[in-house]
Amino acid sequence: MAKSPAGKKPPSARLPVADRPPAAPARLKDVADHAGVHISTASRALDPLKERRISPDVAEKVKASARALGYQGNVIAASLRRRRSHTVGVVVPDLTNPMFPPMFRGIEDRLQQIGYSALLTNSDFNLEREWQLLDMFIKRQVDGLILATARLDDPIVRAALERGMEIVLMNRSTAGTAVPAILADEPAGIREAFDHLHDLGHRRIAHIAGPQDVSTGRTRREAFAAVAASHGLEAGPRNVVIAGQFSEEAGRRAALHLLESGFAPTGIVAANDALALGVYDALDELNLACPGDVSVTGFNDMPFVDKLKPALTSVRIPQYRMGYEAADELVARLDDPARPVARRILPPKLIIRDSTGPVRQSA
DNA sequence: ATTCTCCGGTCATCAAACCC
DNA sequence: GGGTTTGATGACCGGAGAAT
Repeated sequence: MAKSPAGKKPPSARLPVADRPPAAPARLKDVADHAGVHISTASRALDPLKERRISPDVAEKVKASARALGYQGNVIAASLRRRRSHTVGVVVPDLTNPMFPPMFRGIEDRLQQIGYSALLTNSDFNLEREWQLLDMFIKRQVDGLILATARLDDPIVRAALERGMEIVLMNRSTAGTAVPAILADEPAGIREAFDHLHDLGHRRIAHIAGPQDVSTGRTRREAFAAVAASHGLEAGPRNVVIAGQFSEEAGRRAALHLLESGFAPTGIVAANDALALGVYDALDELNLACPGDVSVTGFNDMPFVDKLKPALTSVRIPQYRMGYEAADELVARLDDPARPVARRILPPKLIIRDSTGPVRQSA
């Protein structure tokens, strides 16, 4: 494939540079001309990483010209050459879940430090939608992905990895494949919630588990079983009910099923706050008091659960920090793709409020 | 149908100018 | 002589649209 010889340049059919409209945004060339330096020099002077190689006088002159012309730079053009879009795609399963805004703030704050921005999207728990989003992110040439949607076996994650995309999982992990992830120490969180109920005298403790095809649902259920066993208590079909989704409605149905069975729990460990809300609904319907008849704990401590009646006792996970660390890990991987796959585990903390109380003596 | 040009900026590289 | 700064050049990125 020989290159055609360079040579004649036919007159451009497009708008000649000299005829650019006066309002057209300043280009680097304009800044260079204004400062009386070469475009290469202007480029170096405005690049923080290369500024050292330019004399202070010249650098200041170029910067002054950039200010005078209102030069903003052209990120698209730079991305084209550098093959970096300086953009990161973020997918969360449910934007209406108040847990995610703090996470996104953390992501934004970390990315902003290196001049990156994030595209936030919502999958609505829908696999087809996730394929569309992956497609869109590929077309937009994002430099990496932060996913809060991972399933234990996730075709999206596999497809993205096969394309060589940099991914960091947030809040959820996959089984098998090693993928960088930022997670809460869920077993520790479940143990705190269980022990709290146990300390209050509860012995008939049940678990509303989340979907078992995602790590948060599976891990928390397994942790519940382990803690129950360590106390010599049961964790079987009678007191562990699996909700199909992490939603209030799924929690309500699971709780009704549980409360109308023979187990008659005095304490319920819900696998997340949305499920705990559903437990509240079920208790209302059955005219049971919380915490008088049944104590309830949630997980995630999402914003506003302290405003519920009764205020929800919940396992707090550091949401902002989780987002911040996810972005931080992604940034590190963009710098060094050969970096070993890391999992960062963040400590949870039980926040005790009004939804848990001593077991009723007659119970 | 294929090739070329263009957009704006970056990069690598070499050459020239300058200073100590 | 040797190091630093600046200029010059051409390739390049991806896709649209013009030219051939």
